[in-house]
Amino acid sequence: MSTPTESRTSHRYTASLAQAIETQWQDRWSEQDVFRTPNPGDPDFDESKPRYYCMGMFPYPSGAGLHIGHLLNYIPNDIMARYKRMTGCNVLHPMGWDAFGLPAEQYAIQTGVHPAETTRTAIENFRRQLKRFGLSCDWSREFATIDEDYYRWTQWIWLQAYRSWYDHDSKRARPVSELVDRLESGAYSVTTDLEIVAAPPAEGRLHWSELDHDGQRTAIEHRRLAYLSEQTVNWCPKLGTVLANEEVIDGRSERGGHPVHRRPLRQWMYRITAYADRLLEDLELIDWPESTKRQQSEWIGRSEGAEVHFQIEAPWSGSVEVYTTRPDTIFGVTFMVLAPEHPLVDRILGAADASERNPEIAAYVERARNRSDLDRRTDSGEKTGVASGAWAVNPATGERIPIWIADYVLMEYGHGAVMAVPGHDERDHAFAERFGLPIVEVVRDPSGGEHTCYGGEGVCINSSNERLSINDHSTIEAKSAVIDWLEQEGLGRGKVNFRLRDWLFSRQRYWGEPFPVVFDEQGHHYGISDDALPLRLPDLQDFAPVESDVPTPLLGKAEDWINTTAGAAGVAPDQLAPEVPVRREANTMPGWAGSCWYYLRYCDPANSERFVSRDAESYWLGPQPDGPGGVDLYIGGAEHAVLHLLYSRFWHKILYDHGHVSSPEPFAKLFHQGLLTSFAYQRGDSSLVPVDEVEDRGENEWVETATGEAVEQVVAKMSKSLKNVINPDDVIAEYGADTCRLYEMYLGPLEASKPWNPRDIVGVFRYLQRTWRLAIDEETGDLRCIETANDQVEQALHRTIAKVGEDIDRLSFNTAIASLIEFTNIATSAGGLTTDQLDRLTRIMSPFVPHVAEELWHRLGHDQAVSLAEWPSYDEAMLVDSMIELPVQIKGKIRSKIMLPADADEETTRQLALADERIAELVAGMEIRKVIVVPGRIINIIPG
RNA sequence: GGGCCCGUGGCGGAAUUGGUAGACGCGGCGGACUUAAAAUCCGCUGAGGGCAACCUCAUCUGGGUUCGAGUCCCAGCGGGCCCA
Repeated sequence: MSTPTESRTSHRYTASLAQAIETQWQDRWSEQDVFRTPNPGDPDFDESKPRYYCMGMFPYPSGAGLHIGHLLNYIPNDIMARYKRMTGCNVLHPMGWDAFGLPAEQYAIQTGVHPAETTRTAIENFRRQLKRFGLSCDWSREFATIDEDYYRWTQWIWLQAYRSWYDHDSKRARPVSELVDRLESGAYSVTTDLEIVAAPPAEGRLHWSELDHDGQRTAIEHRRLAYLSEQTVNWCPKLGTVLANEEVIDGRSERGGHPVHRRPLRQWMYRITAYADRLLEDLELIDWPESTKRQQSEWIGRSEGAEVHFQIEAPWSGSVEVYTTRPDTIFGVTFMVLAPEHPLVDRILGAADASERNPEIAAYVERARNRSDLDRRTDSGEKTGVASGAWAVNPATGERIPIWIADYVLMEYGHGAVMAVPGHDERDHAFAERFGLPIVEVVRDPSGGEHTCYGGEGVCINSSNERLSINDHSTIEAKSAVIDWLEQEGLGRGKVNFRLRDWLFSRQRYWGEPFPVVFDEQGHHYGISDDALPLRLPDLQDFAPVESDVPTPLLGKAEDWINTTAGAAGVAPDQLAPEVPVRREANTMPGWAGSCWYYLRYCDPANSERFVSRDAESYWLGPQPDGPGGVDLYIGGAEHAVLHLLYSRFWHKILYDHGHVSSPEPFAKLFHQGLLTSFAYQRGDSSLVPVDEVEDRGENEWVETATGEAVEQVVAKMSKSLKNVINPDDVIAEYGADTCRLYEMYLGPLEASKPWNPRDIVGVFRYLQRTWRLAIDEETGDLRCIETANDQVEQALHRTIAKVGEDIDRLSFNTAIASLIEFTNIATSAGGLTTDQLDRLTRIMSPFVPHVAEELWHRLGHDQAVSLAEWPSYDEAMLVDSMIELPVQIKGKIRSKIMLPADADEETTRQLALADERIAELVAGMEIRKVIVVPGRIINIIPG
């Protein structure tokens, strides 16, 4: 028994109808494999079509479930994928899960449930939530970084680097076996420091065969792309792991904010510095936001300068190397500063004839070594330091200069030593002032400004000795003159330096990829062979971190796994006899590892022979006529501007050098979506009030419920504490997924950060209701199309088709949606659409609201999915009017508007403007100096 | 401290190359329908003035370039991001 009211609205587009439509089509798409993307070689693959590979940065499934902000990443990709499919591309639009790493492990520790289990549950939940938004992903390509089939290849790629060295002459990675060949043949030699030199043996350079086994191993270690090294690391006792420099902020862990101590540790490193110049140069090849390119380029930090040798006076011997970007100021060097970790400091402290100052130096060094780099670098307070008692010689002036030890110098930069120029470097200046060291001015500000410490470019003064004078030279000239002189005298050389450091790649955690490497009793490492992969993570029941000041990897607990033999581990018998007992590496790879190459695996996710087949890789990622190749559109947050995107580029280049991938760069076009913020409320004292403790009085007035005090509405990050987190499941329950998709895209420009306003969602919901009503009779549920097309509606439709296509191409979804809304309004006022018009409208709506579009499409009588339909064309002629309205200005102010034929020439336009009644009246009696006619745009009359 | 980005109605935003500022949506006001409400539909909605046609002001502030500036340049203020 339905009431008349109910019957009138029983076929309305309501949340429950939306939900029914959505789940029905999602099931159908899934059953019919609508979005399965064939690969080259598959029977249904059409190689004549261009490719389009678009993806979002893959999610890290957390226990908290999908965040509404995640969708800002995946909906745009889905719109592009659907649009490109309809415009004739083979579209690769995959999804997967970044699932190893600290957060999952932390969560597991808190709950006591194994990370494998919590992670799988989180993935199930994320998949369910994402699918509910109707993403047109090819789910058959889904994988997680924790899958053995996947991390097998993560380990394989690591072994590629482990077995490689970087040949700076040919600027590419090569197999270590080639390096050994060159050493054995005598083309390359080894210095007494066991550094490999690309030149034959000579004085001070040994032939390979002159080295013992350990020496050979150490020399190779100095060149491997993945190598073991004693590093001062950031050890976080609380998290039970070391952290990369980037993961430490102000002496605390980025995640959790726990204290971090510095201590030396043998760690696996990635020689990313070998690729510094290529990572910098190749930024030119790719279509990325300029700000991100700049960040990467600053992170790499290329600088040109000189390496200078400073002789040390007796009783010490030898010299100290410094790197400076200002060799032109060498005459102003009045002292030297060493990092507390500098080897000379150890020599001074360890000297037999220890002076009485040693305890003071030792105390200072001890204190400084415990401060983190970042702490030391950012410290803006008073400089600390201690005189070492040793002296050096300024090679330019020949003067004795004292050597100091101070923690503002970092071992990781240059050589852990600086030539101090207090006249022209602010930190050196502050240090000299503090300790009463001499200050000499050697550069004059060309603009005549007076400075106590001038750091800019200028003209050299007080800078000459018997063999070199750079007085009156500009900074640039002086730099090269000093470098030439240093090189002639054997005192140094010009050098390009990078800020980029090698990448610390070991973690002491459980939940990561194990390193496919073992150690013999002498501590020598051996990579395991490819066919022994994957090296499975042992099933540890007790995965709580070992909280200690001594770094202890968690996998050390898995004794049975750790202790094995070379044969069982899979070390090739020609390297180590099978029965030799070995220990596995107990460290694991960091969370970044899996995300470095996942875009490659999507191309061929089930391949058990290779990480990706050559055909699939070259089709989906190979170079394109208009670009270097790589993923055609990669959308993700700007917070990954440096780390993930730099690491990924690095791995890709290693694979490229070995011929495993065909493009030099992984991501041809990158786009950062903005942050989705939310409203919060602020008291007079700037403290924030949770949303549920505020009452809305309307008229933009809000009061805090508890106190009755007025509060101000502000935009804040969504956070649990402010209770302003939006749950996607709730939005779907209230409006459906199509409305949610549409709202997120309609909010504003994709790249902008913008607030989620619950009040506004109803706008796009009403739009969908109006559009539904345009097509469907709400009483009967039948299609209600008209017989004869209205000319204005037809023209508007052509314009909308053109506009929506253009806007999608430039990722301007908010304006595309605005034009769709406009069209529905026009069509509604004009009395409706013909079936043919509705057919086209349905197609152009489908990338945004795939479920509503699919429903209408099938009601129009189509059997195939709307996403397989062709994008409608439009008639150019329909985009222009025969008559147009032009504004007429007098002295830049609009005074009238005239109607004229669109193709009117300049003279006609001018005559028509001057003939306009209002204009004629206003300019009557005036002399007209000039009339500017911009065809189709504007007319501006300038009276004399 | 340095670099970069951004400031447009009550709100989110539009204006693609220097050419009609405020598209589209929200909110608000008024009206139609209804016993009433909801829903829907129609109209108005930057500020000020005028009966009106219209006029003046207006894109953070102040200068500048230009026939013409939200858009370009300089200085300042405010917000954000990155580096230190």
